[in-house]
Amino acid sequence: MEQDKVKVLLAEDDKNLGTILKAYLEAKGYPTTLCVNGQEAFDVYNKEAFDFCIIDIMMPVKDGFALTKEIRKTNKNIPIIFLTAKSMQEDKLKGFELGADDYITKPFSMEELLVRMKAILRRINYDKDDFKKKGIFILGQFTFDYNRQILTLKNVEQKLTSKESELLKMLCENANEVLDRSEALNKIWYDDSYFNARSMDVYITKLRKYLKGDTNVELMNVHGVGFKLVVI
Amino acid sequence: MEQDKVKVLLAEDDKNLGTILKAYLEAKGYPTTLCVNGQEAFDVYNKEAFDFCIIDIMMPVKDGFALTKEIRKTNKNIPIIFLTAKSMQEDKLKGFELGADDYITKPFSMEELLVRMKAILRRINYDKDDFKKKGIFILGQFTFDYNRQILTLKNVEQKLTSKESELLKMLCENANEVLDRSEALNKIWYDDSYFNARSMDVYITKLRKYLKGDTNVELMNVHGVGFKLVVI
DNA sequence: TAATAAATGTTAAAAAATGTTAAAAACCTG
DNA sequence: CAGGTTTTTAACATTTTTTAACATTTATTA
Repeated sequence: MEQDKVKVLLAEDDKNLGTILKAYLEAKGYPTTLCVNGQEAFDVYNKEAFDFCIIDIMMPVKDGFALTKEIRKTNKNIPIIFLTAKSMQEDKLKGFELGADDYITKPFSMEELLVRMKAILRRINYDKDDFKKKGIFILGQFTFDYNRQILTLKNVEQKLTSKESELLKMLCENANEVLDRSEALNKIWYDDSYFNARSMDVYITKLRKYLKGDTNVELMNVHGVGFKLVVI
Repeated sequence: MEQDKVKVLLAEDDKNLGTILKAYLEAKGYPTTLCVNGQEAFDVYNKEAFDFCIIDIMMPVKDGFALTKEIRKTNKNIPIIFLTAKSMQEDKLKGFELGADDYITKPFSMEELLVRMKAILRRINYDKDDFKKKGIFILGQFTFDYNRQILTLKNVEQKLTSKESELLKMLCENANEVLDRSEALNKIWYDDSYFNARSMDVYITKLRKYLKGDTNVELMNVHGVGFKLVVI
């Protein structure tokens, strides 16, 4: 989700339970829209953007399974937890077949619902975080996001070109060590030649300009060998 | 994981149940190593590479919680399902706190265990290949159905043309990696020529327009090489 | 150490690649 | 073949990379 808050669509025909759940979830920081049947839920779903569905199976007008099928037609990814009084086995299996993430039988504690939600959200975000972490380098006051090719200093973003990013990444990976000139040339320019070396020098100058906002970061030359990104 | 098979570490002191479960899981295509206590499981875990843990909580020598703590020290990502006879609430909460993905109380059906495993694996994207086979790609908030040539964002469907779909598919298949310009041209335009490259650029612009609804999806150029679909 | 060669620093211009829009051409489909 | 859709071509804008030119620093050696 783009924003920080996870917006929940709650489809539950038991108004009592529904209201309590909504209040609980909102108290926990999840804005929740309560719908009392599947049709209403589907209409709401088509109007607003949600990040999570909690769906009761037994509902009038359109039951939870039917609702889920509709949702899954256009969204294979949104997390769905089924709630149900039934603990019948086939039902459970059917729920998972439709792409549910969890299936909770009533009565359940609200705490349990919450931790199960969190477990799913953690899963969803883990790979993301992992991917992000791999591409993000902290350089003194700077943050360099290799994947987005953005160098940030005090919320000022500087877009970098591909070559600038590739070079800065290699320098970061060898921070406070010498990055061999020929190594960088071979990896980024695919050829260690005189003219490419001169091109690389031009890029070093560019990076130095970008990095001059923090005196604790310095891009030094090691004569005859390569460059060293010194970060104090 | 690198290989196709999901390798399961099963820690269960009830030998009867353990043996049956192992046999069942293996029949379903999950190579399983059975350990009868937490210590043994931890030793095995440190020797082999696993993709999934199923852990009984009540075990001699080292219980399931202690085992999980050890595993989580070095691996925050591996999916863990707890099995237990206890259905005590605090226990459940504790299990999820340790980063469990699910918590199943005995007695349970093996089918249910299996579908719950699958639900987790699907989330992790272990099922990516499965989606791919079906031609469905998840791109941040978008769902792209290659066969139907439809790109969906929050239940808004955008029909794509054949060329748009072909190109987006190749980009998806190389998500977060560089898609070589010439590769795409040869596969989609059957000829890597200047004019086709210009045509491709026009399509890149079109795709960027479609994809601008989610800021976590970005279609970047890698100068002189190709394009990269970055999905965070 | 002074002279020389080699490497690097920096800037600006040139060349190449890409971004974008709109019109033209090709392709369908009834 | 009319009318719509898709793809390509053309035109112009912008960005990225390379090359050239000249300045400065570092290393070598007579």
